[in-house]
Amino acid sequence: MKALQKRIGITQDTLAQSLTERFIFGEEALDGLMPSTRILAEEYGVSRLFLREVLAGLQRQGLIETFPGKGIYVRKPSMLNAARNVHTTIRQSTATARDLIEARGNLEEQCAALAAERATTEDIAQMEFALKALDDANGLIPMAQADIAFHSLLAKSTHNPVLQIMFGSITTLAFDTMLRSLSDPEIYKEGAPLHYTILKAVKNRDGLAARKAMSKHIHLAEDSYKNDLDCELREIAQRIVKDVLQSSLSIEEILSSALKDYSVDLGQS
Amino acid sequence: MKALQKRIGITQDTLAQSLTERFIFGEEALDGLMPSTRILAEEYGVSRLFLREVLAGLQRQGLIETFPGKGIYVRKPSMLNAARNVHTTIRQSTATARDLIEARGNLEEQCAALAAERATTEDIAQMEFALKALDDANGLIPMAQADIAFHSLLAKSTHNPVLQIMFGSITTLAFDTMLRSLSDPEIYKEGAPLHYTILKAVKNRDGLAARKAMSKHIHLAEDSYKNDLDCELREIAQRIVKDVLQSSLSIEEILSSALKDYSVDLGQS
DNA sequence: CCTATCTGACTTGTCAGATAGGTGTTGGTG
DNA sequence: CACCAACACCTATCTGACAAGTCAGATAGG
Repeated sequence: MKALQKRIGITQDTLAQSLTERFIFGEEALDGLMPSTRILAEEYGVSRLFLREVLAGLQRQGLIETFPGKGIYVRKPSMLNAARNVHTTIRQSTATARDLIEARGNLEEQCAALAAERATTEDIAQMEFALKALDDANGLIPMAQADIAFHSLLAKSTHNPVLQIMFGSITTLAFDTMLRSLSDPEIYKEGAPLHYTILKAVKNRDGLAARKAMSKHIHLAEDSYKNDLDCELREIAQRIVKDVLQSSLSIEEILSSALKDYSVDLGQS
Repeated sequence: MKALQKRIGITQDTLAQSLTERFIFGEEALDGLMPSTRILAEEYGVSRLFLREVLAGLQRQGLIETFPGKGIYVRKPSMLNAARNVHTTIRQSTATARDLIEARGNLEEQCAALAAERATTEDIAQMEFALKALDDANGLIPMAQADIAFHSLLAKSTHNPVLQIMFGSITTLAFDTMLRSLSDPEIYKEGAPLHYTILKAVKNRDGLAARKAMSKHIHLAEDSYKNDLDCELREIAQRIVKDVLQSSLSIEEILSSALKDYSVDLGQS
């Protein structure tokens, strides 16, 4: 009987929502440490196991982090968390490389234009650093890491969190396409100088030039795809995992370390 | 000892990834029914509880759905799932209404332009239906439902899954702003005809006109915000929940039912 | 008095076993 | 043939327990 009342009254979703509202958005999130599972379970009148499953959901969402022996901590927002679901949904859909490039092109053009208006000197210095690293990089993965870092820094330079998060949500997939573009030396030689054109336009506060250079850059990547342009992203993602990185590292980890190395904190500013 | 082996060998994340790769993307997802928890737990050499927590994570991610007495079913991709994490991340950030409108404007302009190129007669019929419903609607919520449906149908008409999912990922927040815009009768009277201007441009296959009309429409919404333009979205979201819907229904449910009513299946086409 | 160590009270992580309640099938009865 | 009851599955959840990590404070030794 008791169990029935609970199931009707408190579902996992409602509890998750309640906890989120309270500790993620509410005021009790300030110190970042949540009460222990025993206390929370008693407070909401559910068993510790039930609560644990809800917490597992929040953890998978990237909202909290648990440490054995210490407690449950509220996690700072990260756009890679936002990315995960979008990435999965896109991979489940019938989206092709063409679809991705089309969407990404428009978004990045806007980012470039706005970055030209708003980039700080520090933003520009970071982008210069990333481009230098891209020139010096050896190997496909370090190159792709520097490349994605530059584009992410451009998004960061808009100082618009929504744009940053939207860009972040397709970063993983964009990374896949970069691994592919960079593996073609001819395409790379043609596309690399455009990075500097973009940066120069940003320095000159010339939004239109930045937008145009970005447009050219993206559509160059489009050309490199050739026949695979209408290949579904799910296939490309699978192929990348098999061919490029036989390593134990996942795409997500490689990306995450790149963004950390180049100190891109999307969604935090 | 056994427990130790498990903890080292299989973490929740690796198991989640393995299950996703197998049942969401793999071939075993075809029928959509997963093996029972007992079988899966035995297969991976973990306890049922451990498996359940992983499944709770996948369920919260919207990848699976469990039915007591029936089993675990793979869920079709829905862009509202993709939306949840993005929505949460944006609400955690310092994003303001201005940031959202800026990002949304650019995205929707692209959608309008592409819809003009690609909308089918069925797409157009659906949009007409939504606009008619918007005219006839009584009350704030039905109006906002018809409004968001029209914009979603426009995104659907691009026939680009990536754009659809990107638009979907900010739908929840866009819905909040609509609830606000529609509550101002003056703004509504000025903005409503623009819907028809957009649709007309789509019918005429005039991408540029569609883009311009959408731009005007979005920036009109911008004006309606006035002082709240630099108000953080987290505050707006909280206010909406308190003021507009004291009801037990959540924003997510209202949105979801609207998209179902107007048969918007983003990310499925 | 200071420091190093150890104990105990926390924490999360995990498990086995039991019960409740839903769903669909199967076989027997009218 | 139709109906219905028993049964075999399923998920959902709880109880109670134990392992293992962490940290603060007490305690013993220098």
